[in-house]
Amino acid sequence: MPRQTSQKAAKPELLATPMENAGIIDFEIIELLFFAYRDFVSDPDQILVKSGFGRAHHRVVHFVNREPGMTVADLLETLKITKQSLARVLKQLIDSGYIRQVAGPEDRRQRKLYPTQAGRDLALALAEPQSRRIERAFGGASDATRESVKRFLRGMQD
Amino acid sequence: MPRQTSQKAAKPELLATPMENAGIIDFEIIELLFFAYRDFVSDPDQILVKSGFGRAHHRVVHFVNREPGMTVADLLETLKITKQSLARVLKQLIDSGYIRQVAGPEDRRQRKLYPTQAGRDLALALAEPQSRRIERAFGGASDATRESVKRFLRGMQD
DNA sequence: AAAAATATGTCAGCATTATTGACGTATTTT
DNA sequence: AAAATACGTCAATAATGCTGACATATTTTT
Repeated sequence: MPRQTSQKAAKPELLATPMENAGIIDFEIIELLFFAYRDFVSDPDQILVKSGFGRAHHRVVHFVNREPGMTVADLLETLKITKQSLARVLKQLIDSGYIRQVAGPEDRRQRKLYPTQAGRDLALALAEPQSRRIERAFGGASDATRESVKRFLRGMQD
Repeated sequence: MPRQTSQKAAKPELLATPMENAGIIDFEIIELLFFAYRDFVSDPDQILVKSGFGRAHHRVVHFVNREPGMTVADLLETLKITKQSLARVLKQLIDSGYIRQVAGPEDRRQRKLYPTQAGRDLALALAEPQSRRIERAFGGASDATRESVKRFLRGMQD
């Protein structure tokens, strides 16, 4: 008596049934998050190839614009990457004139980061299609619904 | 008369004000998505380093488990990566005994992909902490709220 | 049956983003 | 004066992605 009811059973331990864990694990949301994020970053990615930048540059230019005067340490903490990973992209953004460094007025060891006008423009251009996508995803949802989504996303963080 | 009201104005075009676009662009959700996804993938990442695999392996083993019998072409369409990018990780997963290939019964050019028991176990182990995180993020939300979140995430896709 | 199309595998080379660990300099704190 | 901190930099490496070309087996079209 075969242990598998499949038609072939060529190799004994092949699983032909979808993983569906009886509702214990929420595969649906796991996949929705994957697809949502995959397409969410695809918009800026397309813009960035034209400037020769990548996703890492996007993140840096975004957060520096959101919080001008943040330090290199702040940025490392926000992005959760290593100093060396940041160094390259930050240098390129500085060399290209999108970001400038200013020695901290109180602690001169710090390098406070500020966007130039070009940096601001770039950050806005990258955020625009993402924002349109978000608006489309809400599709006229109520403020309460929007709050629910935000609460969920906040809860996903460590 | 200086064009900027900042204290230093060392370099004229430094922007010291946070990018806040008067509500035209939804920076908050943009950032929430970044942070949520960053932490969402960190759980499986930690597990994967032990097996010597990475995020790409996770995606492959996940989708093959969710839809056993899917072809290589299906997987490329789902992941939206190139054949060569997939080839490496898929080969490693096959060599390590997590996934097996079976020639398509109707179209023998196809390679249908199936998880082994080890592959199923791995996919479940990776999904578990993500599922727990999702449950925590919902924090006892109603079914209606859960549906709103799903609708939002679905709407984020192309 | 021959030609074209398809599904997959593979080769070679390259880019981006990430890692670790070490070390140097300037500056601040102890 | 010594220790700690913030930052920059060097060297080496890994994971994941890309392009373009080409080979094989198989199926579909002509």
